[in-house]
Amino acid sequence: MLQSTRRSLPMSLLRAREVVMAQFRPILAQHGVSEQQWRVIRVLGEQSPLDATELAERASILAPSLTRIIKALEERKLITRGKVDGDGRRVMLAIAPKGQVLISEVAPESSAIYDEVQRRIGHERYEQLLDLLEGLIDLEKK
Amino acid sequence: MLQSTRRSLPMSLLRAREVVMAQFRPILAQHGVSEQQWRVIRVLGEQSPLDATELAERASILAPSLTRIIKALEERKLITRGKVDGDGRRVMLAIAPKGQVLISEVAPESSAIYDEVQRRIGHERYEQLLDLLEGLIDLEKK
DNA sequence: TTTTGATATTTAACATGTTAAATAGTTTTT
DNA sequence: AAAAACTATTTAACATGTTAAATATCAAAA
Repeated sequence: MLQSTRRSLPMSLLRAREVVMAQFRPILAQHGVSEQQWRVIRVLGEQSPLDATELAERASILAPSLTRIIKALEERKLITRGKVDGDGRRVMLAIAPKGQVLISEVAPESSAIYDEVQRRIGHERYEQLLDLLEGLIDLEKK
Repeated sequence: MLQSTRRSLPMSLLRAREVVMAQFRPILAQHGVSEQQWRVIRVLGEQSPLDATELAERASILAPSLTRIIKALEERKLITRGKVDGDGRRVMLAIAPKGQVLISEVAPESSAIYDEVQRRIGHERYEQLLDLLEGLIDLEKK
């Protein structure tokens, strides 16, 4: 039998994400970046430079989308794009000064929201949820 | 401080969903429906008719997307679309015979996948995960 | 070395997500 | 009843998701 749409895992994951992102989106909009652009910037803020494949993997963005996002962010000088010597296929991306500034502006507001969500759901349950999700994600690799 | 992108709730929710849907997508593709089209069909399979607003809510699809999806599904005669007498604004959607057939074809394969995921993650953890997600979703309403 | 095969990125085409605005119909106010 | 406010759906515009194919480059095999 089909599961009820109410207690379907993919749908619950979708809705849960929607609830969290709804808190978040207005802040990103204020700073003129989409959710996906922000993911790219954040990943590069953690580690630069990264080649496109690594970046796509870490930001959970498919290659074709990444191509477009890179173009937009590079035009705004939020990231930089360079070639790898020794491998003409690959592209190296790095956070740019303007990107660093953006991160430092968004970071406090971002943290406040995460803290609020965590507080409302409960510290322990929050960690438990992350653990369970991690377990689900790891199924892919086995 | 910014959270690590590895242990970020929105990203974990996104990745977890991706892992589950990766199992699922090939089956839907075989039957020529997208993930979102399948959600619409499934919801209408549970209850028909529904007006567009209710349907959008239950399938977690935004109104503009639903408009396009309805058009596509109606053309393929998987669903039917009718007007409400007494309120000329609203549109009523219902599952069509072809849609029922599709559901009965996809259902067993769908169940098999859910069972497999549930088995691999563990029954108890699976239920626990759904409960935690539900708790997160309910934050919206408070 | 030339061919073959594999890899990284981009392009293409179409569906959906997202926000804002338009349209049409309904309800409430005055 | 006419105007104003509200509601349901659609349209518009642009970004992203998704799959397949095209390009360009590198690596391995013959």
